[in-house]
Amino acid sequence: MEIAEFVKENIKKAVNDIYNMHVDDILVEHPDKEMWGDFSTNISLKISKLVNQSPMEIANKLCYKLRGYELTEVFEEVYYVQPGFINFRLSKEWLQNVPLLVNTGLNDYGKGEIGEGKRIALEHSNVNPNKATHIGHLRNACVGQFVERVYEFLGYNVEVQYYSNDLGVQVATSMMGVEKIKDIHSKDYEKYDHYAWDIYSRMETLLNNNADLALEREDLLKKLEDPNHPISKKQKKLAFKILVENLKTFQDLGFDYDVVVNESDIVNLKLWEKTFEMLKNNDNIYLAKDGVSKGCWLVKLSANKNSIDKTGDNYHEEDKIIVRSNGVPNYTGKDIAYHMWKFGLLGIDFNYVKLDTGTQTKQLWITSYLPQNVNENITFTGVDIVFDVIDVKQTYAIEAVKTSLAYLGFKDQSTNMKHINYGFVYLSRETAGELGIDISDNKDKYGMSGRKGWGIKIDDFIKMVDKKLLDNYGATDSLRIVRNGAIKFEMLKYNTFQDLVFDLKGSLDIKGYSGPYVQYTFARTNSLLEKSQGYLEKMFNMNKKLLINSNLNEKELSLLRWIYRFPEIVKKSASEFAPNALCEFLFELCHRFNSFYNDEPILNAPSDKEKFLRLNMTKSVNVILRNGLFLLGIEAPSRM
RNA sequence: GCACCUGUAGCUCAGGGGAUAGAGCAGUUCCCUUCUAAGGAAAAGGUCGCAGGUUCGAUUCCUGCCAGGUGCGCCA
Repeated sequence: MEIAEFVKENIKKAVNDIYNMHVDDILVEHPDKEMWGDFSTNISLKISKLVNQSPMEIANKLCYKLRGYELTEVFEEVYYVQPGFINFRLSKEWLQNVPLLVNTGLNDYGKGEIGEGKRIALEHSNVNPNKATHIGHLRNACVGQFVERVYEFLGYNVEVQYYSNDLGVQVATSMMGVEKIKDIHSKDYEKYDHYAWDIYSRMETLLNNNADLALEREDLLKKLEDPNHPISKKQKKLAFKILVENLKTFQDLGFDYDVVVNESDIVNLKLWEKTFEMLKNNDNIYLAKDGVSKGCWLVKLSANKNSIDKTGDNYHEEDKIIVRSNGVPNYTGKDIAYHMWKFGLLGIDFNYVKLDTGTQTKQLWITSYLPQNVNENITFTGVDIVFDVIDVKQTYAIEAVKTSLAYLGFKDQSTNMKHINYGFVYLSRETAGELGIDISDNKDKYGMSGRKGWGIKIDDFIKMVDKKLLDNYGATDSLRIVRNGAIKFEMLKYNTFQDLVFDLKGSLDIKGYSGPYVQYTFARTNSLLEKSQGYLEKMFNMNKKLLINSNLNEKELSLLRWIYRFPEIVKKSASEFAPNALCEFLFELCHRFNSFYNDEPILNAPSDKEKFLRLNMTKSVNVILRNGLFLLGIEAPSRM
């Protein structure tokens, strides 16, 4: 049992013993200050009115009772203070045992089994295959990889899906651009997707100024719905070429996927048709007979909303369109079909082909509508849980998908579908200016836009970070590892749900609260352990009782008080989809270790007792940092 | 119009019904003949947007304002 739960159970028992009363919502937390112990509860303040006694009086009685229970092995002190908090201080022996347990469990510290092998389909990255990836996509991928790893760590079976929209307007635009814009050439670009980046924004500009071209694109989009049309094959080829380039960028940063799902295959394999048959027969999905959405199919969402403005230009349809009046489903429509497939509700599966980009570490598959000769029994349908890492702006569209599943009677699936929304990535005013974006309107942040060609390509950002590291520290073996650590930590250290204002200068200023700081601390622990020449292993068979140190100093205690919290932080960051909580924990751990390292000799500790304890703590920090960084998608360099 | 998000130190952000509101950066000081200075230590920096309400207690919850952002497209 986790220690906080253990405390709660005991408080429950004490309250019951004294007041003959059941309390369920007991708050047990780590107090802000160490002088208030390791755990504290406000229970006396909470029940004061109920039992008609002063909080201090209650706290006094509870403490007396608690001290009579078998808490003493864990806590050396249970006491209360004004205005009635009860504080628990962990015993030094218990604290010292944690590193021993960490090091006995080898590299599994923090792992859990709560997932029970349940399958999760995790969708992230999802770049439209018509241009280069930019730092907005980067945030998506970083959050996605964190979720992948932390849920795997807790015993789930996570399958990472990369949804490739190879049918949309964007790809059609890029294809028109490739045909029509002849003064720039792919061979002049380092990567094909960089060429496509320029083509796309140039073509958008052309389309905005020419109505005929816009009509041409409409026509093209219709043709693309037919997989057998020659133009369709051509587009698929272009989208694939760009997809592979995008994947190379992601894989340079260590992102891996299990399967790429092509939007075109959702249409070609009639996943949509089958879904639409079910939707059509549902009362909550209807065909608009008149109004602005005449001829479209819509999902009712109005039940949740209060009112709408139906006047003039401000008219907004509150229900969500899923099929256009020309009969073609839009993104949301296809997304419903996609999710029906994820949960295995259609009885149809894709065919799969191996996709070798040359840089993935695990086997990658891509869907196909054509039958394949694959020996392996591979499938990605029929999962228990669905996580979608999609930006906050799409909350409404995803609600429509969730609601549709519920309308069709798939209530559990609807509940088990979680939108992991993350805030949009903006460019700071300064950075936008450097990219040549017009900043005369004096805003403090600027949205990126593929259509306008505004944004920082991930590949370019990687190069800038590399250069910065090279300038500062010279060429080292760990350059790529440190660069990836810097980039990913930067993307994950902020609250995921909030917008992020990306400033190039700031993000290249790598010090303090950063990935390399954590990596550096890891390298430090590694160096110490190497120099200890197996001291821990030699001492490990000794009677631990003889090695218990009763005079722990402040720095040792401070570090020990952080080491035991790792498992609870892992669970918290997973359940709240909060990588930043883990980032902060690791940073604080490093800070405590570095402070300890600065003040106390480890290898030259004055006694065996101290050396054993200090090296054990060093080893624990080493394990936690490696595991913690891994969850963030970051490698721990043995040397820096 | 309706809905959602945000407002905390000069800047970027944590936190969150309680006990003295925390970091990093920038700026001011110290510490490498000593286990990796990509480090450590010290001082300084705040009416937690404003006004009410609920509460023993509000920066945190509720309401109303003010300011910024986003969504409600036959785009994805």
